[in-house]
Amino acid sequence: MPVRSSPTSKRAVTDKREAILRAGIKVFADKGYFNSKVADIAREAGIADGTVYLYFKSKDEILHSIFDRAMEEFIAEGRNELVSVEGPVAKLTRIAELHFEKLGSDRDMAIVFQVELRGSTKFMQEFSAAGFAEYLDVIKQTIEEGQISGVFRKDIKPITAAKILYGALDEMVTNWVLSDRVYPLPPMANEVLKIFLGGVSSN
Amino acid sequence: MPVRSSPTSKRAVTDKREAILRAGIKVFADKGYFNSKVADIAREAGIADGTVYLYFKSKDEILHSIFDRAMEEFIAEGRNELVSVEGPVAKLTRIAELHFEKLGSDRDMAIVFQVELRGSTKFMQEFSAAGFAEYLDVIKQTIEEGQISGVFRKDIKPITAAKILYGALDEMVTNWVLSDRVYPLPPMANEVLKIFLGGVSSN
Amino acid sequence: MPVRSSPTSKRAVTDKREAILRAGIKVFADKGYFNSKVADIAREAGIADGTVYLYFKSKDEILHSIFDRAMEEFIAEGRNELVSVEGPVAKLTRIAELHFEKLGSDRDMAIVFQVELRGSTKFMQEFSAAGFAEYLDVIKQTIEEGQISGVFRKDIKPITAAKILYGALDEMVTNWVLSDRVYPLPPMANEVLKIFLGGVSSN
Amino acid sequence: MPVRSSPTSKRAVTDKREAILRAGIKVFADKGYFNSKVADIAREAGIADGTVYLYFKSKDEILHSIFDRAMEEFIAEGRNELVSVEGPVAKLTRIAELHFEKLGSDRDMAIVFQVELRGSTKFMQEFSAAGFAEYLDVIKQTIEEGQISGVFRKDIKPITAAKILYGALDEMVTNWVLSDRVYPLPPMANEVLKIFLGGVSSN
DNA sequence: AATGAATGAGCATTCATTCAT
DNA sequence: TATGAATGAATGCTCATTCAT
Repeated sequence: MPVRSSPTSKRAVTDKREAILRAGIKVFADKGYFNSKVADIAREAGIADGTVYLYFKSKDEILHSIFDRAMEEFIAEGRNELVSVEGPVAKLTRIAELHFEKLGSDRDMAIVFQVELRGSTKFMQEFSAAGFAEYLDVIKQTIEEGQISGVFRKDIKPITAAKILYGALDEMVTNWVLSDRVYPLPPMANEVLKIFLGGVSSN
Repeated sequence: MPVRSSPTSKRAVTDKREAILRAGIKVFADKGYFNSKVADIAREAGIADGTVYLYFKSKDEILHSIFDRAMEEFIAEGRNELVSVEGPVAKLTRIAELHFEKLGSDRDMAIVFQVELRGSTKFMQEFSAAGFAEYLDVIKQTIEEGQISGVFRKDIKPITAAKILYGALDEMVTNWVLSDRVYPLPPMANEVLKIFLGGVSSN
Repeated sequence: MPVRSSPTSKRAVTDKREAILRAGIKVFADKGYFNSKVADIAREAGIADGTVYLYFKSKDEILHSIFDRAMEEFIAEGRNELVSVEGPVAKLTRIAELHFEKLGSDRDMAIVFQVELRGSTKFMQEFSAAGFAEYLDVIKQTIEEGQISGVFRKDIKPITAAKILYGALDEMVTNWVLSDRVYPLPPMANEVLKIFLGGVSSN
Repeated sequence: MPVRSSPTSKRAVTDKREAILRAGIKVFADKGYFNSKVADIAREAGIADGTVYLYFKSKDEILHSIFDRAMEEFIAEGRNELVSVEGPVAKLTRIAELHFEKLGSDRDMAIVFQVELRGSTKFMQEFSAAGFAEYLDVIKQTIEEGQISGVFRKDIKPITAAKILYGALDEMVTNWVLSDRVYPLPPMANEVLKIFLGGVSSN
């Protein structure tokens, strides 16, 4: 009997869950949530239909899990990166870069985020209430920090500015996702910031 | 039976089509496209299920028509308004105001635009290719106009700036739609422009 | 426009409901409730699968309706017959005859009653609480009537005697249903009563 | 590993089979055969799902085994008891008592017998052909014995009388099973026999 | 044009059974 | 023997669409 847990147990479970989530991202990206059949996801993951239900309670839960896992990871990574960045301008720059790097490196995931997650008011409201609000808050706080230190104008509402920046980033990703042309997303960070920072900076 | 088509006929056709579209907007806004039944729309429009198919080929076509009609109307109205507006700053201001006035005055329509129309990559690509591109183009041209006249910085790409403005406007509407709070949307135009214009203006 | 309601409306609805119920009786009798597919019933009724759901909310409701309709009809018919019968002995005789005539004239229905309706404790409890209790009560009252008039022994509990008679009748039907031999059921009434009446009569 | 099969092996096999049968009785009684999952039975028996199939070929076989074992045991016990009972009246009395004692002492088993075993014509026919016929035969022979010895009327068919007695006993059990009230079943034996014997006795 | 009853393809989910370990 | 993860066939029900009236 091996000292460490049997190779099939914990790891295998994680692997299969992972495979289903990856398959879900691909299939949802290809055909949209409502047009995707659970059987499609199972086939893509290389497992039987029923096996999906050993790891997820429903098709809906797969979509939620994709979002939850990605958002959690993204925010954790973001916070981690930002602690070593000094100053609000540099911070916003890093946020924009991370936003584009993350979504730009996984087109299917980006499609799910930009397109599928918007397909239901209900989902967006939950989304809005949870991870998204947290993300917006990080931006807002950075802007407040800049206003306090005097780098940013004080006559703008931080939450509005945060939404504007987020909206700009989001729009660039959506365009990239829907575009037929293939181009790298990260370089767009500078373009966006050039304008946004011009708009929020003092003088 | 009258020899020539009754004078009301044309009008009646338009009325019923209109009723179905209004019903579609309401139902799609309430429950989402995929969760809406054609029967729901028919009931809301006060007609029989089968009658829907005398005016639209499919459920999908209803969604498309909602978008097409609104976009067409919006762009026409916008172009019309803009001819009497002088200068790129005033024009962008008017565009932002119109964007918010239009969507802010019909919450159901706004929900369909901000949420339902995003629910399918396919739809968004068609959308992207059609009316949306035209809208973005109006903004882009106004920015170019500003660059030529020297009001706007020349070191930014007009299409990028256009996307940023559109993204910002779009995000404000999405937030408004998903928010529990009830607040007027049009006043947000100033907030957005304060920052955007600050960002694009020459020094 | 015809004076009387259009031929398709009320009558057609009744006809199709009826066809589904008849088909349900046949299919349930053949294969058992749980082994019967809704598609089987639809095919037997000569309609499309989905049509079943225009008349019944679920497969379960078909079984309930079969029972409810038959029981209602049987009890009404029984009460009606019994008013013109004088004396408890004649009444019990008529009850036994009716029991056998009714079930003996529709083997499929008898199978559903004797076999399928017993297949779930839940169903039997509802059954027990509703029509069945009423049936048992008619027997019980007749026995009480006999005790009062002195024809029946007073040292037996009417409800027990009622259950015994019902049990005997029921068992004869179950045997008939399960038997490979084909024999008429009604003549058994005399056999049962000979013994039962011998047992309950005041010597 | 011992050379000869371990002394516990045979016993262990019996124990686990036994555990599965007990679990089956409980689960089938609770939820009905078709609503019971093999996994439910396994959990109740404290074993893994797959282990069930080391002892039974299918879910169906569990139900059959429950019946076979109980019936076999009941008939053996009954025959054994009856040899020491003198006279047809005493014998029928003992049969009724045993019937009620046996089922009255194990409500779950009684539910399975009274309700679940009736849920399929197929099962009942097999049932009918096997142990049940034997049971009925014991009653029938006792009645014939009584007719020969002159205690019972000769103008009744023994098989009919046997069915009537069985039906009466069965109905009392079914009522007891479905009743909300809790009362002892064995005392009902006297009630039933008072009437039945009255009905079949000479004079 | 209008109706709404009828259609039947489509699909998420369950669960008895198998089998590699 | 025992396990329990994996399988995949099976099915009740929905709903967009059609069509006889």
